[in-house]
Amino acid sequence: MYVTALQLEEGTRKIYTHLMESDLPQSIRPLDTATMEAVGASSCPLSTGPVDPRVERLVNELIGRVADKWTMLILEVLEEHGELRFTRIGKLVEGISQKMLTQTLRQMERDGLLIRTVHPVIPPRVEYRLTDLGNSLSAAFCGVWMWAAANLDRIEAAREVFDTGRR
Amino acid sequence: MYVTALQLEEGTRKIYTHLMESDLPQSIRPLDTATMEAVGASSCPLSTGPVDPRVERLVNELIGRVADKWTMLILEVLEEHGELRFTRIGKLVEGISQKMLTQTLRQMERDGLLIRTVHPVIPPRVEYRLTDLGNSLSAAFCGVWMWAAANLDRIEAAREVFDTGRR
DNA sequence: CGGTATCCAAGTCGATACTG
DNA sequence: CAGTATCGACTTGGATACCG
Repeated sequence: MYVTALQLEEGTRKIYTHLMESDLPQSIRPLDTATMEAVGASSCPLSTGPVDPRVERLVNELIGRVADKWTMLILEVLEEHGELRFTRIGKLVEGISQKMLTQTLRQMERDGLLIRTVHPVIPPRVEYRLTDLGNSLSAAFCGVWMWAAANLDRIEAAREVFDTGRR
Repeated sequence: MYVTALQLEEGTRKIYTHLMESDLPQSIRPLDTATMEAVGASSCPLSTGPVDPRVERLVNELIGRVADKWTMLILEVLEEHGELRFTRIGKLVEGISQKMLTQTLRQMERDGLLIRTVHPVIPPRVEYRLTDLGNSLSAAFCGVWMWAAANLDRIEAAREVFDTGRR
């Protein structure tokens, strides 16, 4: 059995993942069913059978988008730096073309992940900052990020075994 | 401040997410720094400042490879049903073409997410089942599913506002 | 049954040029 | 400064036909 506890604080975020329950101090234990209901927590859709097709569609859409590296990287720099201007984001997100920067920022704005503020001055000044929704998405993906970082070696090893067996 | 506790059990999985700390019972609190070190927990790379660009590149590649819609859907049906044959997966994952099924299964096998077992009989019988790595990935994505389910309405509302303002 | 191989349509993305 | 417009290379994925 595994227990994961995720702590979010203003500005920082920590995740404790894939620890054996026996490795944890007594003070950290899974919620029992009654507590779970009391605080309005819900089960993971992945393991409770059929999922609302709307949710499934959205998740797939979302994954398709965040899987694209630009959204993730923009989310990351905005989460780290707070409010940023167009060109600054372009410099911080290395390798992004102007087209993709514009396109990705628009999509993220449309989805309510960030706020775009246009200051009516010359030269134009446009600032971007994450909404609460954007910050919470970044938090939700934390687990995936951790998984990827933690299992990088295992995956590369698996690939090597696979490729060797093929040759 | 938000606290999330994730519990994983054999066969089922539950996630408690985005609860205000004040809504939680006293028994559930974030780990303190000492405990964190003691159990070898690590911080989320997203919030600990600059990440090694090589690691970042690899992680992005991993997420991009692992997070396309077919991988997620196959992961889901295998997690729910256990061991499955090729054609059965094709039926359970609605809309997938044979090409993409083959391609995705191969990639997942290469990455060590699933085991492919060929039974040398006629007609051929090939079975697929998730590895521990595959199961843990499905667990890691739990938070994203929860986020999408919880924020579906907010995103659709944001889109409507955005699109209306554009017209 | 469980695949490969091939073709083709649609989409993605970078580069470049231009604008208020 | 912060975009828009356009073009062309490249990638993706479905459909179809065939194979051990």
